[in-house]
Amino acid sequence: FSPPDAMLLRTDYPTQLNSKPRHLQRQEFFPQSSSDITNPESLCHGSYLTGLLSAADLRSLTAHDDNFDEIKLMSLAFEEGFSPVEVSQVFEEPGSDSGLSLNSSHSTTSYSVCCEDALGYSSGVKSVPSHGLGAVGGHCQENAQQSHVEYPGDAECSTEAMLQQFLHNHTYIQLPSQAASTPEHHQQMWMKKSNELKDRCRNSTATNQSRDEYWAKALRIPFSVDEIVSMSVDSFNTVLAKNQLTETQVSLLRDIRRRGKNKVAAQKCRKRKLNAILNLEEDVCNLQTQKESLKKEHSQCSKSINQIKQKLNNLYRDIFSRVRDDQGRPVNPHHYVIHCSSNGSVFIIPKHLAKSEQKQDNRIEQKQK
DNA sequence: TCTGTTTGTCATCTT
DNA sequence: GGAAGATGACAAACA
Repeated sequence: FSPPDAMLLRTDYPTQLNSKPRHLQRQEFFPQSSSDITNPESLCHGSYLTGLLSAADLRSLTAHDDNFDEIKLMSLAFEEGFSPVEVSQVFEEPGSDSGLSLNSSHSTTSYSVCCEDALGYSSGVKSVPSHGLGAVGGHCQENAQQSHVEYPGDAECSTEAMLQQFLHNHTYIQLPSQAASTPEHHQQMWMKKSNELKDRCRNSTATNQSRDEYWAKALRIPFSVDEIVSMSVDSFNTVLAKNQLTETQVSLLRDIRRRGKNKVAAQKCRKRKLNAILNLEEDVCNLQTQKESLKKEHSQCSKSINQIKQKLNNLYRDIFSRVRDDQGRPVNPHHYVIHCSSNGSVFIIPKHLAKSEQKQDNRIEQKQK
C-alpha cells in the first residue's frame, strides 16, 4: 500500500490519531535487546527502527535473513546518514524489479501493513515499498522525540494502533509546525512528495543514468559504474580491500560489476546470435543460388547427353544399314552390336559374343590398373 | 489497447 | 572448485 492510501484510511479513523495520549517511550516497543531480534516480525515496529537500533545492529540483524535487502539498504542509509528522501527515492527507483540484489532471492519481499504491526514484513508480495521505507529511513532522532505514539503492547494490536504507527511513520518528516496539520494536508504532502520523487527518477533516466549508477551514487561509492565494470579483477579486488567499504557497499559493488559484465556479455551474445542468423541466411541464399546453378548445369548436361545419344543412334542405324553379312544380307541390329576394342579396332559381332568380350576387356583393364 | 522489439537481469550451464 | 563468460528465459520499457 502507499502512504496516500494510508491517509485515506486515516480519515476513516480520525479520533485515534490525535486524541490518545502519547506516553509510551520508544524503548518500550523493543523490550528485548536489538541483538536478539532475529525474526522479521520483530521488525514490524519498523517505524522505530532508527531510533532504537544502531547501524551495526541493523547490519547484524539483516545478516540473519537473506531477504532483508531493503532493510540492509535502510541500514546503510542510517549508517551513511542519508536523508529519508534519498532512501525512499532509491526504493522509488524506476524498474525496481531488481535494483540492489544482495543475493539470489530478491524482489519477493516487501513491507506492508499487517494485522499485527505497523510495518510488517511479508514475502511473496511484489510491491514497491517506497513510501513506507522512505518514512522509516527518515525517522530521525529529533522527530522521534517530538512525537510519541501510544502502543497497546506486543500481545495485542489494534487496527487503530497500526494506523497510528503507520501514520506516525509518515508524519515525522514534517517540520514541527506541520505536525498538527490536517489529514488532507498530509495527503497533499505525500502526493507532492511522490510526484517529486517520480520526477527525479524520470530525470535520472532521462539523462541516461542507469539504475546502478543511481545506486552507486546513492550509496556514495567512489567509483563510476563504468570503472567498476571495466577495471581488471586485480584492480577490483584491490578496490574492495583498500577502500574500507561497508558490507553493503561491497555487495553493491559486486552486483554492479556482475550486472555490468553480464550486460556486456548479453549484448555480445545477442550480436553473435544476430550475426549467426545473418550468416545462416546468407548461407541459405548462397546454397539456393548454387542449387539453381546446378539445376541449370544438370539440365544442360541432360540436353547434351540426349544429343549425343541421338547422334549415336543415327550413326548406329547408318552403319547397320550399310553392313552386309557373308551372304549379302543386311545385318539385324537386334542380334549384332558394334564393338570397339581397346586397340581401336571396330567389329560387328553377335551380341552374346560382345558380352563375353566385354568381360574380357574389363579384366584386362583391371590387370593394367 | 495490442503487438513486436529492445534491453537488462537472473539462473544456469560452459569454459 | 571457483571465477568469468555464454546463453535461455523472463519482464519492463518503448515504439
